Amino acid sequence: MVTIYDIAKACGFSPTTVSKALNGYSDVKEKTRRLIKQTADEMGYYPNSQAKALIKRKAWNIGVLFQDGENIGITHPLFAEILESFKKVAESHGYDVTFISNKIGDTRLSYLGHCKYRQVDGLVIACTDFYSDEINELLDSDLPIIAIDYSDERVSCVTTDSMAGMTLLYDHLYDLGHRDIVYLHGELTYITLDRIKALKKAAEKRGESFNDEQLIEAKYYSVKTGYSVMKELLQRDERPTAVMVCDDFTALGAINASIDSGLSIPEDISIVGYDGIQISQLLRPRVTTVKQDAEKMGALAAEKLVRLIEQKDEERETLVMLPSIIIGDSCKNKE
Amino acid sequence: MVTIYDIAKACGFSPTTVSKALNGYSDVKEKTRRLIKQTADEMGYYPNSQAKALIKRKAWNIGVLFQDGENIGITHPLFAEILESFKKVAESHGYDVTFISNKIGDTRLSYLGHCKYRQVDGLVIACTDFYSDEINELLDSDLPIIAIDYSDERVSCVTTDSMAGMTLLYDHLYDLGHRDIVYLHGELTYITLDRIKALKKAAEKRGESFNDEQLIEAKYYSVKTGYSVMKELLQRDERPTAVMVCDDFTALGAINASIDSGLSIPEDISIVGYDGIQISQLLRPRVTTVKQDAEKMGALAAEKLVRLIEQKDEERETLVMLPSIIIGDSCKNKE
DNA sequence: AAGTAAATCGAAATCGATTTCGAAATAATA
DNA sequence: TATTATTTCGAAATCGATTTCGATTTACTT
Repeated sequence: MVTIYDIAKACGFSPTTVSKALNGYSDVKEKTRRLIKQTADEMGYYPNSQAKALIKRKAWNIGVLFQDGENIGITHPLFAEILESFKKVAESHGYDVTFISNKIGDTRLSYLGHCKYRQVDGLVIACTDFYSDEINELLDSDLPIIAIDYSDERVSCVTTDSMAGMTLLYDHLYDLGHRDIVYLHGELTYITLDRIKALKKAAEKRGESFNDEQLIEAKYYSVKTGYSVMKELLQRDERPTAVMVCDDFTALGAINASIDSGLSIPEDISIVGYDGIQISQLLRPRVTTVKQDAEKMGALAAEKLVRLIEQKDEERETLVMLPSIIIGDSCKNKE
Repeated sequence: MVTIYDIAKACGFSPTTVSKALNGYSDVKEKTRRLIKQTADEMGYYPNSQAKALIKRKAWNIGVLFQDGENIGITHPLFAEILESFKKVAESHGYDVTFISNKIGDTRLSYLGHCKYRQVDGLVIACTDFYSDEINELLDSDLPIIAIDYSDERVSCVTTDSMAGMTLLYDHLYDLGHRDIVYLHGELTYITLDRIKALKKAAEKRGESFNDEQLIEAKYYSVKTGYSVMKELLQRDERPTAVMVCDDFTALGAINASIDSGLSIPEDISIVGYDGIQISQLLRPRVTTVKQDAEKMGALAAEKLVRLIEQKDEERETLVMLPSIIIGDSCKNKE
């Protein structure tokens, strides 16, 4: 491994001068700077990020914490889209991205412990469940944090307006004539409760009501659960004319269950999803859904987090994005 | 930030003893060890990975390099499945996982430069194109590396047997009576050439031949390209009875193109994919495809890489996995 | 030529750990 | 009790950088 000491020896200057030359200090003669830079290149020198981080107290590293109910991690389509975009922007600002787990080797470590150990400069959290002690420990810490799809007074957040999203979908179904609607919601997390509340309000605005009997619990990003819950629903004496599902993946399960039950979509039953992940528009029928702009969410999250890290007076903020509706082929007028 | 110096001061021992107590050295009295551990807990101490890495010359960090033609990164379904599994196993061995890009801030940095800078202990590479100078620089370096879906004398690899995979698919179509088959292959990378060669052999074994006119270039994991290439193909005077596609995603494009052209699958044309990603079995029609066991590939890759890092006499090795065929609903007997 | 200002360089301290080796304290033995 | 062996501890060097501040050299003025 080539260090500044090696370079110093090779060209007869002190390590101090080498460091200064490579970091653009003004008190280095242009000629020596050239010499030092050249020999550094020739010797294949790369600064050691550890040594740098130790003295500068900055690791140029951002942690990522993903935790979903189904434990699918990075294969979660929405999270993956957000992370990919987040990563690109973070990298353009000079930060690397490292996954944060709650163990290191065989010993369990809290998430906060892991962050402190790895000395990440900031953290992005995307969880389906924000209510665990470990997450709260993070939210209470002074680590710069940006949370995805959540809202909390303690940290900055990037989220999509539930009211807008649920209203877009409900109104669409309402305008198609549907009154008998069921919502297959996800695990009862913050965001789920928020969406249910929004849904009820959206119904009220149209002079309807959305009752608890119209709610059925499914799981986020679980095709399997979407399938089984929908199967059960279809065995009832009276089936709804339209079904809203918590996300596009689970909606796919519901669609498959309908097809396997001999129904065709949208002729026999209308189904809408949520999130607008890429695959949702590649399926047949194309799912009618609400698009969360994952790319923009990831980019905004990264920009905000970088500001939180680099500017000490940057304040916490909840960035609420407005969703848009994607009209697919999974809904039809109720005749 | 709490350091061993703080702990030392707090309980009247030297930093040396604190370090030893926390690291299980035998020359520390049991009573002092307890005292030190307790105050470390109370003060919320976490070791600083940078300082540790600097002196121990080991970062407990593994780099991930993803590079695909479409630049979809982490949203690549197969890569995501492999990485998720890789990550879990790597973490269980105590390693964190960090993405490696080729820039740090606004200055471009070679991949190898980035690895040296971040001092990763090893690297996992999944690329569609292994032929760039930067990748070769990595393969020639002495960094422990595991490559996914590639084969190279310089590094260890985890790959799936192309011959077996292509034969499974070809034989399946052959047995269904198909003779007029087209292969929509991916970009002409190592693995693509390998598969084409395998396909030709598979045909020969059945007394047939697979000619270059039966090959059409598409792109990996590009639904769009699959769609457009298939559209073009269907405008020919005579369309094939079966189409093999380089992956399940691109196959989805081909399926959609067929449907939009008024064909139904598998009645009018049979289509097979490759990889067996999860979504492929959730679509209707379910795609007939060859399954690369992504979870196992990721796990094996991690285990091998950890061994390469930790055992100096561990030798390079190419782990070839046997694929299996998944019979879906996208193929039918040629009448 | 002398004095001042500016440019150029390097010694040493520092970041937070680990590890060697010697010193001191305690225990074991003669 | 004196001697030896064993525990227990800590001073100091080290990893690879950065940064302060003083020293030296060079350039500029009069």
